[in-house]
Amino acid sequence: MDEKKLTPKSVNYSEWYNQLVQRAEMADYAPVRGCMVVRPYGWALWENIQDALNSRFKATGHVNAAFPLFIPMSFLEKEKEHVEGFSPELAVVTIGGGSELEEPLIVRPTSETIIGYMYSKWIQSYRDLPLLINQWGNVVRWEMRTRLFLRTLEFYWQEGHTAHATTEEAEEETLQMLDIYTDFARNEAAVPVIPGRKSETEKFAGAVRSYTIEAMMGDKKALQAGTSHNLGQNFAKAFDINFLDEKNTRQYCWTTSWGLSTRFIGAIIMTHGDDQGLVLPPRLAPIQLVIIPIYRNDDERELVLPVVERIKGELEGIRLEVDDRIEVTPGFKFNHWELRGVPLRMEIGPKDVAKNSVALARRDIPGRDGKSFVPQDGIKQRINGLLETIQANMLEKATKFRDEHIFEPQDYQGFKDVIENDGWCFVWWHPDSENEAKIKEETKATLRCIPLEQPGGQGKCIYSGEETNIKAYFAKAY
RNA sequence: CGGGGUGUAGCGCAGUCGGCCAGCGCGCCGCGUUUGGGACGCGGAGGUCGGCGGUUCAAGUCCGCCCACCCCGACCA
Repeated sequence: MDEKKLTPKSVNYSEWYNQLVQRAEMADYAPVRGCMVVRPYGWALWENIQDALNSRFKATGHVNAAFPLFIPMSFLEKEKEHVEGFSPELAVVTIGGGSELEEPLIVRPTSETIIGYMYSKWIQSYRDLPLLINQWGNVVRWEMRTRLFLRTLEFYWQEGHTAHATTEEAEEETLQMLDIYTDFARNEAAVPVIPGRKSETEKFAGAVRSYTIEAMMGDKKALQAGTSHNLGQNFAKAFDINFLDEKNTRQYCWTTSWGLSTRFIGAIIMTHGDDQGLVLPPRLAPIQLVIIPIYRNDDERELVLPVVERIKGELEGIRLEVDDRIEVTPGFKFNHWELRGVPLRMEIGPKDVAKNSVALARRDIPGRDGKSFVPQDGIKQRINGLLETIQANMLEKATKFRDEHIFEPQDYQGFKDVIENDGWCFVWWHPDSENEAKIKEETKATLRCIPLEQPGGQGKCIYSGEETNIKAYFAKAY
């Protein structure tokens, strides 16, 4: 067994994923089952995700705040579906400061309830609306089976919570945020997601309508990468979030919530990663460029290092690192940074100094094909251009892979064949929770989403045969 | 919570029918030679063999109980 090489994706996909996450120093297992430590490199990626989302949230009028980790148990019980959905996975605190608490506290699994409680205090008038608050934080859900980033007992996320005067406005907000997630996923992470609506069975506990962005991973399984919920007046009624409108009539608010978590890091890993390791999209990569000086002796070192320093100085604004370690060879460094998914590598050796050039290697195109020798003049422009090219190529590649594995079977047998081979099905669907459950039982596929973009026309439901004008995606999912 | 598996150095593992000083590879530390795709030599450091109990002259090895983690299911972002 070659310990230097990752287990190839084709041999064992989950083994590949687990090894990669740990070896690339994204995350590590914590002493408590199902908990993870997000390591600095993984957190740097998360910070870039945060920046990309924050700028979008703020541009659409949202502000950040922080709500408490502990929520009175009774809060959860105020919304019937919500409590049913979350009860099985709650962590409950019963002792504080050595004595039994009068009311148990739950560690938040999500914050609709406590934020709803605060909103009822803060909202009096239609003039207080809309209220558009987001928070970055951690939540706890006591899951049975966990996997680094994809499902951990504790995870980090952002959750936006908004209150509106009308149902139309709430729906508009819900869809706007879904759109922001879609844009973020495609243009920052190069993850080509499909935005759509969740079925009744798959929707958030307590929501009227749930929307999702669904992504296809390298093993062709689906991953819910972000959600946006229209909560109607469910939480407004449970927490008495009301206001006086222009006509002095008391009205319940219409609320929304939307979230995207560290799970998205898993999506990036499984969308782009290869057998060499991570492949990170330039726009989010903590390190966009690594420079590796190459020399055989002190003389060459003296020759090369000043050039490295000069070029580094010219590359302001590009997130770069110079790997000048002397204890490992260049070959080792190549593998080291490929494992970590750095989009671009620059090699500068004696030959380059002599020719006034550098060698550039693209992470998205492995091997010789991705390597080029370019002049040192105008290097910054060239690198910025290449980073953009890589970003675009990654999206294109992922989109192509996704589309090649989406099929439109015409009958249920064909449907089963596709699912058997882990492809996605895009099929006519007559919404029916019982049939949906049967499909899940018979094929393990779930209804991923009813995409916002519908092809139009009519067809017969893949399961019931009933006429319908709705098409939906089915797939095995994480 | 059901099924399967694994706990021996930081990581990956070997350790036969119970036997003498518990080993190998990688990594780590020191010195030297190397350096354009995972370098090599020499010298070192590192162990409560998951825990508790039992059998035995003798336990990493056999028996019992417990714990933890991983994989596959059911459940979920």
